[in-house]
Amino acid sequence: MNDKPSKSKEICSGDKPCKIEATLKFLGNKWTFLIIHALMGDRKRFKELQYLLKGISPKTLTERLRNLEEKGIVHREIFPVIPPKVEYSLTPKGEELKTMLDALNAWGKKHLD
Amino acid sequence: MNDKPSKSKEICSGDKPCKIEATLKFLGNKWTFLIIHALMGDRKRFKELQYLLKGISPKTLTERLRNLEEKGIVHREIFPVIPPKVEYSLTPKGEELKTMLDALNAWGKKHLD
DNA sequence: CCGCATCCTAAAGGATACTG
DNA sequence: CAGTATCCTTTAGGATGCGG
Repeated sequence: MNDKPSKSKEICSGDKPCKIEATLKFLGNKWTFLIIHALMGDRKRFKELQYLLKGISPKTLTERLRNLEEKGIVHREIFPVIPPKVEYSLTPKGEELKTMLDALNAWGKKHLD
Repeated sequence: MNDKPSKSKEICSGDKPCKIEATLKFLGNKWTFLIIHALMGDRKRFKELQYLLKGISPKTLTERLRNLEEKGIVHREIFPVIPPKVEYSLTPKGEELKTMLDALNAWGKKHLD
């Protein structure tokens, strides 16, 4: 009789389960969003990313990039030339995070400094 | 002569500086977004939050809430009764993060599991 | 140029017991 | 109930040097 007793364990009310926690867990650390952001629009080389993300260490950058690659958000293309050349770009799945980054940016523009 | 030489240090092209980095720094850790999310819609008591954010330790919860309060995102109201009662709610500034959380949720629903 | 290996630090967060 | 206090574990991330 519709007595589903307010399972307040669920934060999101709605038909589908809330994915916020899962999503944050999926890509939620300091650099991840920034890397995705840096790749919005055009592909970039390792060195460029290192430059754009001022101060990120190569170790961390590699780590994050590999992680994002595994998850199908970033595509890595290797050019077998000397000196080595590798380009990173977003997959469609990655591009779709733009909405969210825009929202974040909009909020920041309105409320920060 | 319009020779502003592609200051590719800036990731965001646009009139205003990009606020993504600043915003993430402002509220970027694991629990912050989840707490804000939990407060969307209605005010909640400490215990409720602890329950909704399964497994968060009281220390961490207090820490995060105080931090969000300082930043004007969360409002804390104390009822001088026994036993103690404290309610947390979002300020308008906090509510405006809904757009971003929705985008995050939408992405998750589409791409996760 | 790309990026791995190694070592190291800082900071977030967890567990638990206790107080007003 | 709403925290505070204490201690401890984990992990993100930095620095740097070497290798393909």
